[in-house]
Amino acid sequence: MIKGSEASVAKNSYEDGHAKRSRGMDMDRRAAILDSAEEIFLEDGYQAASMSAIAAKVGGSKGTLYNYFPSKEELFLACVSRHCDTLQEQMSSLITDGGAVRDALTRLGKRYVEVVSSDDLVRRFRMIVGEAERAPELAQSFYQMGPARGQRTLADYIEKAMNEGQLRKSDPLRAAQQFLGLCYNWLSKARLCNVAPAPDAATIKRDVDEAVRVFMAAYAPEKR
Amino acid sequence: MIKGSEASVAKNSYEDGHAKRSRGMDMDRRAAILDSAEEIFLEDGYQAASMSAIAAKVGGSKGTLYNYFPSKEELFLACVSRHCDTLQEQMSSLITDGGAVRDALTRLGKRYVEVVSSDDLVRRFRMIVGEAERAPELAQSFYQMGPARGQRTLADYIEKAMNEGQLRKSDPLRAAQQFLGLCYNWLSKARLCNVAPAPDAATIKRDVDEAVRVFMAAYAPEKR
Amino acid sequence: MIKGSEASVAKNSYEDGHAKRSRGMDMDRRAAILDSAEEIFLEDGYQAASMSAIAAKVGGSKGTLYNYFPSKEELFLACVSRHCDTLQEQMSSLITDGGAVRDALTRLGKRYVEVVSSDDLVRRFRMIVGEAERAPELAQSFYQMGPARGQRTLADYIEKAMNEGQLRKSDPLRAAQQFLGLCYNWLSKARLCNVAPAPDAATIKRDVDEAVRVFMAAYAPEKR
Amino acid sequence: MIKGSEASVAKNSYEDGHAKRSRGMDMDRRAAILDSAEEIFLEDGYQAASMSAIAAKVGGSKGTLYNYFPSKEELFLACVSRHCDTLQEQMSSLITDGGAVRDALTRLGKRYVEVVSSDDLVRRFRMIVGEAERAPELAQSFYQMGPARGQRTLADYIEKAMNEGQLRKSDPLRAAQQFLGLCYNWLSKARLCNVAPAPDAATIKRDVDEAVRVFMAAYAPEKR
DNA sequence: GATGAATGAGGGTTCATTCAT
DNA sequence: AATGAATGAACCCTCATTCAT
Repeated sequence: MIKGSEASVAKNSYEDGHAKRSRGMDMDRRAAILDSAEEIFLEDGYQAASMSAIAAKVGGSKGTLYNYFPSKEELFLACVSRHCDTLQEQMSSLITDGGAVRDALTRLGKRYVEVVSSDDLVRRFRMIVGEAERAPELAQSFYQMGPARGQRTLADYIEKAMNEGQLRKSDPLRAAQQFLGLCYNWLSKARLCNVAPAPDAATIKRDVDEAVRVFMAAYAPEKR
Repeated sequence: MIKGSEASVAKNSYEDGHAKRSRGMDMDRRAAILDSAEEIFLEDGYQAASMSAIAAKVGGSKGTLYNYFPSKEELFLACVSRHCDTLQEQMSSLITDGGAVRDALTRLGKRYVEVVSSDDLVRRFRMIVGEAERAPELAQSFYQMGPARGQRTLADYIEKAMNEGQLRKSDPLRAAQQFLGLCYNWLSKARLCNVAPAPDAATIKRDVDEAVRVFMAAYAPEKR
Repeated sequence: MIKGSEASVAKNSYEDGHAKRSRGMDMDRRAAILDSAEEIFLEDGYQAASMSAIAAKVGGSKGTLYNYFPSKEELFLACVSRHCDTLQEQMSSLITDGGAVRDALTRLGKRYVEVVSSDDLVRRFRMIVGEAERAPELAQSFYQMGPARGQRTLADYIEKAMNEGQLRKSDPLRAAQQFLGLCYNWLSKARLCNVAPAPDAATIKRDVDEAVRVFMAAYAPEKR
Repeated sequence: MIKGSEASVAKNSYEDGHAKRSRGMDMDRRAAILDSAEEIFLEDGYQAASMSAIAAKVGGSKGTLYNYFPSKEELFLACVSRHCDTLQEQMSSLITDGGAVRDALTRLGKRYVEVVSSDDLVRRFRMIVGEAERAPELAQSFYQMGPARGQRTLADYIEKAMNEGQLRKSDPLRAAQQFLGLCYNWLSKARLCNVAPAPDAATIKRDVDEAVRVFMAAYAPEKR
């Protein structure tokens, strides 16, 4: 059970260039450990994952693991923490420049669905959700870096479009949530439950096109 | 780790009236065990839950547990299986009778959000999702009984409304998915990540009203 | 390191006939475990003793050990606790009935030296002393049951003799301490340091006779 | 567990001026290591003390420790060995010059109790005794340097006094042991068991005065 | 000579499962 | 049918020791 996790996940204290944690600071080895650990955690879940298995996958000894991370829990946190940085980048890739609103939304929606329905992210989401009851702060960090950031990015764009008269004025955050819900909601649950595979490009296109259609029906500026 | 889970979850083999009677079949005791097990599983997760803790909560011995369920895994499956029956009922409560489409959708959307954002269901969802990688069939059963069934129920209604000319003709399942996505998508993730509490009635009303507005903008029959 | 040891050692909570500790209550097995544990603890000391070694000596599994005692520490406490009961009996054997004071003191002194210089007690004393810094309450219990009780028993006798005019009036406890110091002090340290073997009867007799001689020179009632 | 300890402790092989110089021989560093090690050993006991903790306290690395001492055990032996030299000095301070026997004994007794009941010595004694079963030669060295030497010093004085007619003729070593037993016996055990604090000057004075009184009653030369 | 990362055996402890009662 | 003591494998973690830098 992951208890305190007081350490903020977002602030990746381990990768401070100058912060010499008491032990283990070979950065390549550290990354290799994180890679292996991540894989094991994703496969088995936090609880079922064993430090022995991780050490075996790294090709080192258990003792070495503990030279780099003081406990299984901290290793897990470091894994999630590292991924959160990646998440941030992925979400930044949603930013879209000008053009017609329909096109921008379509492009953005497609990118969003691609990212969040990818096998990789879905497995990570499962892992986090599975521990969310015992490790709320961890899940919260993940949420802030991922879904929340995605929404905000989109909301910012929508707000601008509203101000420019390209969309009807309304609460931009709600509009963003609605758009994303139109794009991805049902698949989200199917993916989490391991029921559906990652959608192919055609499926994504259809879903997003339909989402844009519905969204624009409600938010297109009134004709006159 | 839950491995094969070949046993179909939906088909609750233990409750067959004519099942083997050589093993523990006191149905009250069985239910009591499931109650306790469910509570422990929800609290600790599948892996961290211990048969000892469950036995202690039931007030019986570990041996007795094994008289009713051949393994921890099967006990877990039985818990989820039993809950799926409940899910079925909850989803059935979504069925709505006539009236204006807007009202019907509003009523139905509110009920849907109430159910799926309840603490109880969210915790169960977390538990299932957490094991979905190792127990895919389990998660699949859950998905079928829950989200899939909810969508179908709504799709059926929408299809009828389309046929009656109350909604523009389109793919009714997609329309249902879109509507539910409008109602609940973002909260869904926040709830799973333990970031947001269960929404109160006012919040639900606002979200659903907005969902209905957007949905009707796209699906209201064309004026003429 | 033995930390709290809040549980009073003197009060042997485990041997309550009616107190069903949650686990392991076969009293014969329990005693066998304590026997083996005691042996290992005496040989290796608390820290170096391993639960594996104890389990091996009992002929059972480590798991079984933990069915009877919740931790290594509690097992150790139980060992010491059990011994304290024995100590109490041994100290009671010091009580001496009437007769000339010289004879009584001689008998008592011999018995005292026999007991406290025995290999068995010396090894136990070493074990306790070795942990006295980390487990003060344990050592305190031992002290109360052993040395303190021996002193008090003797002091009671001396007080009576003083009141009867057989010994010069003085502080009886101090007199008792002095007498015991005369009997055994130097050997005590040699034995603790594993320098001297247990004294034979002749040695004991000589030491105690000399002790009585010196003691009586100071405490014999004044002639007149 | 300290096994052979074949290396004599009394003969401090490391401080030989001409010893191997290939290994770490910076004497200041060596002393610093011994200081830190001693502190840790006293706090945690031999077994629980960790080389890491010692290295940390020295402020150096574990590797350096092993440059100065080939193993934890040898480091421990060196600690005790070094202290034995100190012991020797302390015991030498017991030597007393002329004056009345009563006064000399009183002075000497007080000094003796002060030294052997000091927190420092008691903790060391506990540590040694705790390992005496596994490291008999170590304890033996300690005994020779400490208690045995104290006795001999006193016995020498007593013998001289006997020869001078100031004390009744008798076995001087036994007389010395008796006197020390009168001074300190009971407190010794209480201190070892962590039951009593170091005695204050007043307590020491009373105990020693009483000891002298009893001793002189038996050993004062016969009046005539 | 000093370092500290790497090792791997072993520590105490837990737990799903079995089985004699 | 119910029990709960027994098992033993596996868990996370520690630590004395080694060795390349």
